[in-house]
Amino acid sequence: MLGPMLTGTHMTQGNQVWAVDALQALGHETRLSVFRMLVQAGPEGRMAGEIAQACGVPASTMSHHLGNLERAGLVASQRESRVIRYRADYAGMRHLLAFLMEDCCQGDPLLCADFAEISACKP
Amino acid sequence: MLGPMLTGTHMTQGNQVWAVDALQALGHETRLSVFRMLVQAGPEGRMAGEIAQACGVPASTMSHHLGNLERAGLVASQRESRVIRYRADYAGMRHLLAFLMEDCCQGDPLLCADFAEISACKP
DNA sequence: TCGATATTTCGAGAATAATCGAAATGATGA
DNA sequence: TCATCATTTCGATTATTCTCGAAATATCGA
Repeated sequence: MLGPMLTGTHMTQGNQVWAVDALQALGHETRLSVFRMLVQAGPEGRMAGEIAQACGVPASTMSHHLGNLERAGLVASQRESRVIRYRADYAGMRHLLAFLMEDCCQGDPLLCADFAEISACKP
Repeated sequence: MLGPMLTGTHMTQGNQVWAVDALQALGHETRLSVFRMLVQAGPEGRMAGEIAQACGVPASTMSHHLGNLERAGLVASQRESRVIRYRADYAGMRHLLAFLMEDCCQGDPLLCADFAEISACKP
């Protein structure tokens, strides 16, 4: 897994191809649901089987989707004896969001003033 | 165009299907480039032909991609005599980002402390 | 070692998306 | 009105992705 990376303050061509993968991964009903489920689950994450059952899709299909999300750097997996635990990858998500907001206002904060309110995590 | 919408402070099922469309729209090399080009271009936007030429794809292909982005609520078009001007839709983008960050920390700001630095638009 | 459980990989068919030339639409100026 | 330009829509081909059962892998407990 290559995963996301930043080069200095500006992002390179390479990040765009990674971002495309990440966005495409999230651009699917089932996978977006899974990702959000894992974000909600927090550090505890969820087992692969649990995820498949919650979404109502066969294990093999879900395995594909989870692999897709993992290759995109949006989730991480860890084997725990017989089960495999999946967690959201916060760093990957953060990099994706940063990439999307890059150059969003060309130095003019008025253009994207509204964005300020997004990042504030309101409990 | 239905476009993005918020219902109160929490987002509904309907927003997920819209978000999938938006993410899928951005999950394509050419379309992501176009969207970023339009974000960089600011309120002035760019003409359809100009965009196609810059990306090196035929006009008809680009028209498809632009339509895709527009249906997803990420760009808007406006006819100006003979040309058609496309602009990034900041509101659509903002809604998408908000959707992605929803419930990101389950009330525990420590979990996504890093997100705070993203929204700051640094000229 | 064997049987049971959890998950992934394989393989193939069905569904969806991307591409681009040709033809249609809309707007302009001579 | 007509020729021209910018863009979209149509139509058909190719490429990619989705899906899921069956088989393979990995781990455990008896």
